[in-house]
Amino acid sequence: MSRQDGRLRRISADSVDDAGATILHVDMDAFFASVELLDHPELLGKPVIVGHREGRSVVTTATYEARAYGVGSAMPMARALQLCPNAIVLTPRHELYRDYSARVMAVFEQVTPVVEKLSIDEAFLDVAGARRLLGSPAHIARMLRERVRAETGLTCSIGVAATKFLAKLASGMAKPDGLLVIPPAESLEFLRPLPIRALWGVGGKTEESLSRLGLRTVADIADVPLSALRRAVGDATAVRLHELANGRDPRAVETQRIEKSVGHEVTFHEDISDSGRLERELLRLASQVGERLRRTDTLAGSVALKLRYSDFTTVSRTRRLPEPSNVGRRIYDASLALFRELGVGARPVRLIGVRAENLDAGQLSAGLWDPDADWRDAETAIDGLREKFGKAVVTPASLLGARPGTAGGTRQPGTPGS
DNA sequence: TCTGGGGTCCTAGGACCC
DNA sequence: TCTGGGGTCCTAGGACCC
Repeated sequence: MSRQDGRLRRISADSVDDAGATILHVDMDAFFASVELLDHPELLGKPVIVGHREGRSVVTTATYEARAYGVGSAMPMARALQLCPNAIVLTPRHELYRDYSARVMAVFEQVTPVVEKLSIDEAFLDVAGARRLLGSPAHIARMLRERVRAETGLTCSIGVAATKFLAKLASGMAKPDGLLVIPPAESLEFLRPLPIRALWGVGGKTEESLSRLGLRTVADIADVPLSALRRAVGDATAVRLHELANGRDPRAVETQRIEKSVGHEVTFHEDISDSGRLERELLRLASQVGERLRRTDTLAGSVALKLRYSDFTTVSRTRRLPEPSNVGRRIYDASLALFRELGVGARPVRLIGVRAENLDAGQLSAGLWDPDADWRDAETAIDGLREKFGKAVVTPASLLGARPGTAGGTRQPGTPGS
């Protein structure tokens, strides 16, 4: 294994036998915070936290200077500010991060078409086919890090290994601004001493159940009989953990993944008991979900409602739609029915969310595109405004003017769609 | 220190059918 | 009559990841 990072650039990864280690995992360093620093160079070297200062927020990203105080992702902001009172808190600008993400991903695409975007700030690359043209995986990784830096000003860490899991592990250990190659022959030697928490899919709960069995390291998992593991964590997880612990991970780098659900949720600053207020929120969320479905030309087969009460207990209810839809109004109707059936009453609600599930190829691809869909969502939005400001004030005409032209349209504005 | 918002995957239990 | 067993589908809840 060899580590190379910004401060130790003379250490070369070339001496390492990386043949067969064709999977790269690239992870941007403190991504949101680093993007913000490009825009705020005066804050370089200071503890910066990205997140909302007020309300019930958590830390989205923290610079390494802030992490030195113990601040970490997903930590409640109040706690973070207690640990690091001098931290500079910046409000997230997701659009900006998406722009940078696209630029980074474009750099990856220059190297190989086999790119799997895992999230806004990380991706897997399979460089097996790029070796002849571009050199060894370690060489490609070094080049990638330089290109990302040159084209965006951002640093990233890269893990190079024979499997996805090992590559991801390696990038994590290389952080920040580093490169770590795990030669295939050394995979097990690398893996076995690690704590079980390093295994993909082992979080706090699973760690606890496994440690009750006396299992602490990856080697323990690798060597325990599968049946014992099954009893502790269930069938699927047991098999997966056992495989990973033995260095086996046959998953290929997938260039296209299909979305399975689309949703939006909000946590209120204070718990809400007023069901009218909650229903308006539902309307807003359902409209957003519909909009996103239409943008990707996708239909929802069912709708899920999620509520979190003040005591943090969470309930969800799902309903199949009479027919697949991407119309906010239909999603709203379904989620509202679920909401009313739950009979929330006066129980204070902390979070409400709507999710579209059982997604299917949309109307455009099926040749059944409905030009009225966007119009119906304008109506949905108007309903929301009317509830807020009163019927008299908000009319379709006052907001939209004439109805958008659809050939031979017969419906009057304000009349629900078919 | 009271705990975000975007997702994915798995499991248990009930309904239903043969 | 007092009770099987397997398969499949659906739903709710929870663990996990970034």
